[in-house]
Amino acid sequence: MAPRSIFLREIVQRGFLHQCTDLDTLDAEMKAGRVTAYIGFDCTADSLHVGSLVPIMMLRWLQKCGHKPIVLMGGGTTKVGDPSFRDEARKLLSVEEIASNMAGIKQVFSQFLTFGDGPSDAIMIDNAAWLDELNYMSFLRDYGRHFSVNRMLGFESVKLRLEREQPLSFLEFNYMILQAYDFVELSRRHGCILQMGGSDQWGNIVNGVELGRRTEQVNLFGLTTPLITTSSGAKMGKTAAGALWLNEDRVSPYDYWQYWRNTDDGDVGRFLRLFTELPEEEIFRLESLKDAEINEAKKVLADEATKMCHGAAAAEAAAQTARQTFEEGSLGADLPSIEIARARLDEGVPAYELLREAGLAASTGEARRLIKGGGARLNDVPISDEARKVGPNDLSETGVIKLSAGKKRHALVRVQTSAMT
RNA sequence: GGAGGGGUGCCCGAGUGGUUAAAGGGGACGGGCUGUAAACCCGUUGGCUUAGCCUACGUUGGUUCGAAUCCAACCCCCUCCA
Repeated sequence: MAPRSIFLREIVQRGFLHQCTDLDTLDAEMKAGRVTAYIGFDCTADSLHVGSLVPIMMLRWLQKCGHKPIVLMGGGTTKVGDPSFRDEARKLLSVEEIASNMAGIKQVFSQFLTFGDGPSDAIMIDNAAWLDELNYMSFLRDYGRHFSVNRMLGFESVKLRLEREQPLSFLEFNYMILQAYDFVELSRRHGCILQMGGSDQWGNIVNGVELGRRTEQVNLFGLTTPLITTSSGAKMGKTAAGALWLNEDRVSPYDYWQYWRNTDDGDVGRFLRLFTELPEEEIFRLESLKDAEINEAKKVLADEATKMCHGAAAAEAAAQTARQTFEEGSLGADLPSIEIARARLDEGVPAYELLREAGLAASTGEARRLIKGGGARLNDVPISDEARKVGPNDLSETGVIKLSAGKKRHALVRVQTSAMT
């Protein structure tokens, strides 16, 4: 039967639900009152990328529906490393790296959730708070006895490793026990009864639910989201430069906007449901647009997603730059830009050098190839001569030079405003 | 500790003395077609002061006119044995 609580109804309709340990009872709990739920995040990088956006949206919906979200930072578990569905161990991170990663991730969350002391305000907790001081002997006796190695070996999440006969260290093997313990600890400390996560976390989550029942006689719930891939089967979030990070200093709002703008046709409806908070009727209308009109839907998707991550002003600026660049053939202020010293420009700078400096090519060799292949443009005119030099004459009336690599990647070059001292 | 197998470019993977910056595939980038989509076709894919030079096949030495390819030592991984 269809869920009756607002939260579950919403996430089911939007396509967030993959598996749940006991949907009906959880539904009743959520209908009856405020539920505290958590999702754990690794501290393996100093930012989160779109892969984490689905869990983040879950927490947002949770908060929006009046429940209480907990963001659990894996300051402790990251010291161990989650082996789930990985074919080899991660390199161990130092305590310092973990701490600085955590700081970066915290910054991301402040965009998406409201933190505070109110009943449905989000809170952030670091599991190092209890994991760091576990006493090995008593932990083994109190909790270790509830885990069956036979069963742990049967989990899908470690099968990959075992089948490929890759080593699974005892350290990593402890990960699922620690995550299970986190859940129990959160239920004790904060009355948390629900753990959510990606489908790859199912095994870890179920372990927590069971550990809660065995040690505390509490009824805990687990719920997972599907792994989101693009319709062409690829994992989401790859850009020319690498992963699509949520931090502004790693991926600019403009690039973020562009990523969503370039969504595959077949993904538009699904992504609108997952990554925006637009109402169903509106999404239905947008995804029904045909042929070139679906571009309108993609713009809405880009606007909404960027707004959520970087704020309304940044989203509008990105949209405007895209409009100017792609629709009006003019220059957008938000395009990546670099500055060049007047004297250098007067002498003439090889185009390949500028392409590299503007970040449109990773090396001058790559820039040269780009020119040879006909993909490089200077002020929208293809550069035909590999040795082409760029000089003052290439400046537009407004004093900028536009460089392009392909049809989508553009950058601006400005003359340095001489810092006279 | 013993025996055997293996470490190649972003990834996978061929290559057992020269014409190998190194087959093939994937990915990525560019061009064409389009709708800043997909699919498809074509091209490119170590660096640089680019008709040349430099660096590269786990590391360090050695043999050779010449090594990713042969030898030695070392490091790391896997399998079996102890």
